[in-house]
Amino acid sequence: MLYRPLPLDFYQQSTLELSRALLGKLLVKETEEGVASGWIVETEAYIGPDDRAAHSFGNLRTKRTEVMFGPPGYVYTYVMHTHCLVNVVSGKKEHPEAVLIRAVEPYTGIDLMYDRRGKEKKEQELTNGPGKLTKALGITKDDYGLPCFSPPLYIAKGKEIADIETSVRIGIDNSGEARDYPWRFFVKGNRFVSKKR
DNA sequence: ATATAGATGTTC
DNA sequence: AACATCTATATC
Repeated sequence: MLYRPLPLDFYQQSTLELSRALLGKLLVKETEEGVASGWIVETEAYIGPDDRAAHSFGNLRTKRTEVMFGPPGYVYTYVMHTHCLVNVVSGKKEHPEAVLIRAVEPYTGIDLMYDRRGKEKKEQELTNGPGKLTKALGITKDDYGLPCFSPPLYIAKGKEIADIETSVRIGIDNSGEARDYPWRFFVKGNRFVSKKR
């Protein structure tokens, strides 16, 4: 284990607070190919059951959303159009909330990230989107339900972030009033933050 | 720089 | 059928 995972109590804060607190932290994935990690620079809060954009809206409890109903600090992965997206479960047990990690800044294992994403890419194309970073770090749907406190997938201490920007979330235009909630957080000026579509 | 189409897997 | 996306191509 290369880095020291953050303890359980880090995850015991409100989902909006956690979304901000995760900025600057180090997301680490260890595989047989090696270790890859990146600084988290963009997150989004999903606060079911009242958030139309959340998979757990209306307390919808299925095989897919089950992990969100458990305690905080576990990994919620799911597949979106061939891409895997990664979330950290937040909120108390039986409160289905999560934080989507939308972008990271590559730190260790950058060669490995190029191998996985394609050698000809610009560095910022490696991890500047939720589907891109999972591929770069080697995160898959098989990581569903893993704890964030121990290898192979965990979050470690990072740097202090001076300026946090807020905006509406991306890619949820069909979610009624929830579309306008300012629940996207990102590091101001960081070039690995995802672009609008 | 923006805009659009098409590919694609899983869920309900 | 819907979707918390990405890539390639076209055009300014």
